[in-house]
Amino acid sequence: MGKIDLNKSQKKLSLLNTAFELFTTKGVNETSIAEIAKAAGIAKGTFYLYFRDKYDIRNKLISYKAGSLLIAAAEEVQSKEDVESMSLTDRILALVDFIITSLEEDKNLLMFISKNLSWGIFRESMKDSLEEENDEDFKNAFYDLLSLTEDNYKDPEVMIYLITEFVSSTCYNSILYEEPCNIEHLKPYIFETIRAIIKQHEPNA
Amino acid sequence: MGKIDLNKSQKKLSLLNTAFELFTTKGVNETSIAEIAKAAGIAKGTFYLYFRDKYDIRNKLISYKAGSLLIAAAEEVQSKEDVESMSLTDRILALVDFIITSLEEDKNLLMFISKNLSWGIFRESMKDSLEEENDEDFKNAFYDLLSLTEDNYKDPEVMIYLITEFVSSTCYNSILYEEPCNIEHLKPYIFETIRAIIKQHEPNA
Amino acid sequence: MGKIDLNKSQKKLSLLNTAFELFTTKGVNETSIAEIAKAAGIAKGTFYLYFRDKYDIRNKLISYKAGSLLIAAAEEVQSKEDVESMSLTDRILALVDFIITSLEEDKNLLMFISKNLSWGIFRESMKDSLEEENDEDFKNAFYDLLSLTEDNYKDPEVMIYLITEFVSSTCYNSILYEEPCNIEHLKPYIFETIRAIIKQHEPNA
Amino acid sequence: MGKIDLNKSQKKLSLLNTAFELFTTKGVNETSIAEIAKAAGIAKGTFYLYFRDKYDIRNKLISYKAGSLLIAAAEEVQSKEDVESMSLTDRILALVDFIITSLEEDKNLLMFISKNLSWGIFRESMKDSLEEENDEDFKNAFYDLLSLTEDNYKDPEVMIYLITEFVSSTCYNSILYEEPCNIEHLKPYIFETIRAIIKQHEPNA
DNA sequence: AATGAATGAGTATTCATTCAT
DNA sequence: GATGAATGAATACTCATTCAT
Repeated sequence: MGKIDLNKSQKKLSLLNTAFELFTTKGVNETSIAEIAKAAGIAKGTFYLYFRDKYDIRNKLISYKAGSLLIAAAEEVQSKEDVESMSLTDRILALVDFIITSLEEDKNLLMFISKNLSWGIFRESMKDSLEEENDEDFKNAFYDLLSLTEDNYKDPEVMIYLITEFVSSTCYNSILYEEPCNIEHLKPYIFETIRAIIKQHEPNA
Repeated sequence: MGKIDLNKSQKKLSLLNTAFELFTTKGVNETSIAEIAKAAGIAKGTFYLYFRDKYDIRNKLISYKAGSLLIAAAEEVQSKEDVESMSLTDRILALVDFIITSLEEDKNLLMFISKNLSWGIFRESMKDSLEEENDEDFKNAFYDLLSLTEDNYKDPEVMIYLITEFVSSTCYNSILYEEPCNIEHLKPYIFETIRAIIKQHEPNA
Repeated sequence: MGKIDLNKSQKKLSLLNTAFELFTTKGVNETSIAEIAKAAGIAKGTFYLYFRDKYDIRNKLISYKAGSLLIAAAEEVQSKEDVESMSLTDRILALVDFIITSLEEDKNLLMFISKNLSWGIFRESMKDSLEEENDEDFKNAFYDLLSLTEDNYKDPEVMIYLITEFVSSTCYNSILYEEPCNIEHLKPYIFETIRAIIKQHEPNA
Repeated sequence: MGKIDLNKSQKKLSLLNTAFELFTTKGVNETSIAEIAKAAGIAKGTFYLYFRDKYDIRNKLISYKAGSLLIAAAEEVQSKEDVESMSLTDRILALVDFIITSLEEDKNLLMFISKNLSWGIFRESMKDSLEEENDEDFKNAFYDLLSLTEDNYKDPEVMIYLITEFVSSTCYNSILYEEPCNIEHLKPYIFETIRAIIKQHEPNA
C-alpha cells in the first residue's frame, strides 16, 4: 500500500470515525455532510469521493461497527483455552455475553447499531463492501467459529436469526434505560431463552 | 361533544389517516408537513393546531396503531368461547397468533410500527394520550386479559417485554422479505420460544 | 361610565399593560398579537376590536407612556412650594431631573421609549388620541407649566426640541450601559448644556 | 488578493450596496433576504456565506456607512489649508458642518443611520470589523484629528458622546421633516450648543 | 361584543450536490 | 485527487387576519 493509498485510507477512516462520533452524539438526521467533512478536516467536496451520500456512510458504518463487534466476539471466544471442549450452546452464550458486555461499555455503539444488528442491515449495507470486507466474511467468521454446518443443526440460519434479533432487541431498553429492568437482572432470562432456541434446532430435536 | 369539537376530531383523524398513508408509502423522512396537510384537505397552518411537528404526529400514530392492534387482539382472544379454560400460555399464543396474522395482512402497518412495538415507544408517546386513551388503559387491557397479576408469575413485566421484543423483531424480516424464511416456517419456532420464556416465569419454576 | 364601558376600558388597559410587558421583555418584533391576547386573557380576535395592529398598539403605548411621564414630571415640579419663585431654567432642570430619575428607576420604560421621546412620535402617534388625551393636552400641560409663551422666549418650540432630544439621546446609553460614563457623572454636563441652550433663547440674548 | 478573493469582495460589496438600497427604500423589516439576494444577482444561499442574517448585514452596514461618513468628514477638515491654525472648537464645528451637509444631501443615509450614529452601535457592530477596519481605526482617526488627548481636555470621551448624540438626534427631524424648523434655522443653535459643551471640557474650565 | 378555529401567504434557513480551479 | 464557493430546491414554521358562531 503506497503513500497515496495510505492517505486515501486515512481520509476515509477519518470520515468514518467523525461520522460515527456525530451520528451517536447528534443523531443521523441532525448531522449534515458539511459537518462531517469539517470535523474530519477535509473539504466538503472530498466527502463525495468516498461516499455516495449520508446514508451510504451510515450503512457502511453500521456494518463496519456491527461486524467488528461480531468478529471481536468470535475471536475472544476462540481464544479461550477450552474452546474445543465447549458445547455449541456454551460457545454461543459466551459470544452473546461478550457482546452484551461490550455494548454495556459502549452505549454510543449500542444506540447506533441498536436494533440494526439484524439480518436486514447486513443484506442491504453489505452490498457495497467496506475495505474489501463483505457479507460472506462475516458470515464465515461466525459460522466457522460455531461449526454450525458440521453439526447438522436444523435451520441454522433461522437459529442465528432468532438469537440475533432476540438479543439485540431486548438489550436496547435494558442497557440504556434499565427498562423494564437492568441488564444483570435480564441476562439469566436471555441466556435461558437462547438455550431454548438452540434446543429446538438440535439435530435430535 | 359540540359541533366544533366534532369538526376538530374529524380534522385530527383525517390528519392521522393521511399521515399514516404517506408515512407508509413514502417514509417519514420523505413526507413533508405540507404534503400531509394538502392530502388531508386542510391548510398548512391548521396542522400545527393539532400536532407540534412531524414527529409528534408520528409518535401519536405509532401508539395509536400499536395500541389498536393490541386491544383488537385482546378482544379477539377474550371473545373465544373457551377463553376461561385456556391456560395463560395458550392465551398468549392466541394473542401473538392474531397479531402476526394481522401484520401479515397489513404490511404497511407492520412496516410502520415494525420495531417500534416496544416498551420505549409506549413510555414516550403515551405521555400525551390520544383521544383520552393512555398508557394505563393499554397496560390494563393487556394485563387483565392475561390475569398476570393473579397468578403470581415471576417478573411478569419482564416476561411481556421479552415476548413483545422477540415477536416484533423476528416477524419484521420474515413477513416483509421472507428472510431468513417465511413466517409460516418461522411461527413454530416463535411459539416454542414463547413457551420457553413463559415457563421461566411460572410460579413454580 | 356604564358597566360595559368599564369592561371595554379594562380590556383595552389589560392589552396595553400586557403589550408593554412583552414589548419591553422580548422586543416588539419578537412579540406576536396572539401572545399579547393570550397573556391579556382575551381572545385573539378581540384584539382587533381595540387596535388596528401591533404597530398601532406600540405607538399608542409610546405616547401614553411618554405622556404620562411628562405629565407626572410637570405635576411634580408644579407641586413644589417655591415653584412660583423658580426661574424658567430651574423649572426645566427640575423637570429633567425628575425624568432622569424616573428613567433610572424604570429601565424598561427607558428602553421602550428610549429614543422615541421625541417630536416625531408625538406628531405621528398622537393623531389618534388615547383615551381622549391628545397632542394638545400634552403640549398645553407642558407649556403652561413653563410659561414659555408669556416670557417672549425666542423659538420656544425649538428650545424644547433641542432639550428633549439632547436629554433623551444622551441618557439612554448612560443609564442602561453606563457608557461612556454613569448618569451621575453625566448629569452636571447635561444640566450645564441645558442652561446653555436656554440662554440662547432668552428674550435678551 | 486572488481571483476568488476578488469575487468574494465583489459579492459582499454587492450585497451591502443592494441591502442599503432596499433598507432605505422599504425599511429593514419589510426587506427579505430573498429580495436582497435576488436584487444583488446572487443565489439566496450565497447570502449566508457572507452574513449571518438580516441584522448582521444591517449592523455591518450601519457601522460601514457611519464610519465612512466620519472618516470623510475628518479627511475634509484635515485637508483644509489652515487646519493647523484652527482651534479645536473650530475643527469640531467644521466636522459637524460637513456631516450635516452630507446628511442633507443624502437623506437615505440620514434615515438609515439616523439615531444610530451613536456610541452603542460602534461598540456592538464594530466587534466584527468590516474589511479590516475596526473600532480603533475610527476612534483613532477621530481623536488624531481632534488632538483631544494632547490638550488635556476633561472627559474627552464624554464630550464626543454629548456632541455626537446631540447632533444626530436633533438633525433627524429637522432635515427630514423640517420639524420643528428647517436645518438652516437650527444650525446656529446647534453650533452654539456645541461651543457650550466644549467649553465645559476645556482644561481651565 | 367576543370568540378562536382556520387560513395560507410569507420568510428564514439548511444542505446536498456540482464544478471550476 | 482535492477544494470550497455557489447554488436553489426544499421545508418547517409563524402569524396577521378573517369570519362563522
